[in-house]
Amino acid sequence: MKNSELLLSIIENSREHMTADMIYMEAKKLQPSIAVGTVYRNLASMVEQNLIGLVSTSQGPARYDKSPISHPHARCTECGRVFDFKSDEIDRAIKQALGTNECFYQLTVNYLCDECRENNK
Amino acid sequence: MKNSELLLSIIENSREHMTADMIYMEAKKLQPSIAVGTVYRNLASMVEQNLIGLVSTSQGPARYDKSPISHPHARCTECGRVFDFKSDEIDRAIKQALGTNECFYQLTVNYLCDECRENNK
DNA sequence: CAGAAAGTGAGAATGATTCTCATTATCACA
DNA sequence: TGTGATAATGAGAATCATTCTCACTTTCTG
Repeated sequence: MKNSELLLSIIENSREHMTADMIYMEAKKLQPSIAVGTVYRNLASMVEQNLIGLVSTSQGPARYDKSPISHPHARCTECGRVFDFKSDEIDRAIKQALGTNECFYQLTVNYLCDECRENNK
Repeated sequence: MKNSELLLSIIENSREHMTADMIYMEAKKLQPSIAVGTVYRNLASMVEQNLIGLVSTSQGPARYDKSPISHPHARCTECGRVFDFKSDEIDRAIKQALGTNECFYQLTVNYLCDECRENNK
């Protein structure tokens, strides 16, 4: 299996939005000789080719998304994890404001995830 | 003048969304002994206190905004500059989706600014 | 098969940001 | 006004994520 396929399959099978490092660690399990540089190189190219999405927030490293289509995300201010945040209204408003369906945007709202809210009690 | 005041005034008088480094360079003109660490420290504290806004994009360093209120931004894919992007619909949609007026979000759309579009011809 | 082109691993280099720590300024109040 | 407590600072080292370099494979193409 080629590195690019391995990396893509890791992202496509991921349930969370993984950082480059998380993807690297995962890839190493199946391909122990893989280098970080290769991970970043392939991730960049996959983002470029629109095979995956890039989610960057104001805190911490970038995250990679199995969906290449821009959509809102929510980031937990406590644990830093990033989740999908479904909102057709927002999506519609952005596309309308930009006057196109083919737009790239990064929308991340800050919140406290259920798990962290529980733990804080 | 205290460093914190100097930095705040630089941001409040800025027309563009400055990076920490731009702010540092500017501050040095009036306070040549100021250190980068001091700039970052004060910026972080001002963001914390909601005196200014933080705008981070998927490319390049963070930018600081004189307005602490979350609002959409547009980033030129060519020159990297960040501009305000006014859209009441988007703002309304986000607040509605989150069910609160007090929300922190980062929305950056990618586009090509007028100047760069001209230069590309 | 040969030679060109693309992909890779290793690790150095970079850029942005944070941290450490000794020093300095500011403050509260005796 | 002096004194100790607290906060802020400058300098530069340290960190973290990411990119770059380059010698070396691997893969394509004819």
